Amino acid sequence: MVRLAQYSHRIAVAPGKTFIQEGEPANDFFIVTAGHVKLFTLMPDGRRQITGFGQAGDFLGLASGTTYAFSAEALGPLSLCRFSRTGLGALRREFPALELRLMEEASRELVQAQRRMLLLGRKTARERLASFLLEQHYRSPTKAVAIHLPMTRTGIADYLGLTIETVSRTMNALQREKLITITQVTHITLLNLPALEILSRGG
Amino acid sequence: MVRLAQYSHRIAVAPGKTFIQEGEPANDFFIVTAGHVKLFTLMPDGRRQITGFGQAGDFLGLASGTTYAFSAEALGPLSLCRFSRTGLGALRREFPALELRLMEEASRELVQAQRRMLLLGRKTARERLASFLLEQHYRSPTKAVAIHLPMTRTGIADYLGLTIETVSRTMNALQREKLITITQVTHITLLNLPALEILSRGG
DNA sequence: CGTCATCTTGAGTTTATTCAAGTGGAGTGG
DNA sequence: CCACTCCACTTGAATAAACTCAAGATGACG
Repeated sequence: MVRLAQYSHRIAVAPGKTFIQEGEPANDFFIVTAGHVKLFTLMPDGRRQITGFGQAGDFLGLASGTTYAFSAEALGPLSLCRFSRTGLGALRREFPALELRLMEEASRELVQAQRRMLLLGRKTARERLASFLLEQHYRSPTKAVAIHLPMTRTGIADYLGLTIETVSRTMNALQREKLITITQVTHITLLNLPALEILSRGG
Repeated sequence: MVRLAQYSHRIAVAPGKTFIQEGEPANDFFIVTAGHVKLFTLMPDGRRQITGFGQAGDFLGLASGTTYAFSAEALGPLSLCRFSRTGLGALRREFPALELRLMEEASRELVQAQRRMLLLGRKTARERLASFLLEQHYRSPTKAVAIHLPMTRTGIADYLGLTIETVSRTMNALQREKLITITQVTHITLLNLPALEILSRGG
């Protein structure tokens, strides 16, 4: 892995900074080394769809042709490893294992994209929230039932295809039903994992 | 390409047949050679989300780990080329160009998945229908404004995250507004491509 | 020509949205 | 240390978009 350094640069990104702009030439490829990012697309009137949240270890920029198909913004302090796309070809020849790893990552993301189509196309607000909380739980390094949400209610809404009001109401409804506890706005404890799982699958 | 034959089998699938079942071991990988397929996932209560339609040249089974993440059904008479997943590794070693081709296809699908998240999460029924019709137009071999839909209204509804009634009403509304003509149920002519494009983008 | 499945249309309902106040908590300055 | 401010979040009431339920119409096929 020593030789990797010649192809990559470590960069720090300020909170809130949009470091990938939809439609711009896709020259680089990134790996998140610390922090959280949101990937999103915008409509002319401002409607926003967050297509994914990335955290340490995630690849950004796989899904592009010649221009980026999405924008990316740092949710907090962020560290990235940047690779030039032109260099990626050379990298692949030098590290054949990377080829396989890239393919695995693409397949994983494709499966996740299909799950999200089901969520966005067919699930109710309650089911979306339950699915979201379980996903955050599953992705947390500790797998503890106490989870921290790095994004705001607006972020959750734009991820789940809802409004912030619906997210807020539904979260509080889940708390009233003793499925979760909202310790702070960004700190949720999952009280009943099996019930949340049943809810997230739609019964 | 001569040697490819030793890894693949051509198979014919009857209309309506489900030839990939979600959750079953992902032993095979397919390429559509003729006809149309729908890829979908189901919820326990029967809610269905079609994640994509495939036609000649499309790859099926990219997005899987050890088990298939979706089901696939033939929309009409269908021809496939089947590859064993275990053999795919050998194939890749023998045909390095395949590696790149596979990666390109995965990237293309990922970009399309992001577009569909925006559609399912943020677009209105009218915008979804316009996007759908333009996609069918774009994917047709001839690129003619007269398009043929290989799927039923139920298929369109399950693809767009709507009900058949909403699809029917919206299609007829678009016809009343002179954006399309419904020659037959499955034959649509796009009368005003620029207007449809503006509509599909949301203004 | 009849049958069945698919599609269309209408009326009423539901879910989530919109619009409009309020509430709360973190950071700032007096 | 306490108001003040701002932003995010919550809550309520009214609205709208799409859904559900229920007939009909259409059309493909035997």
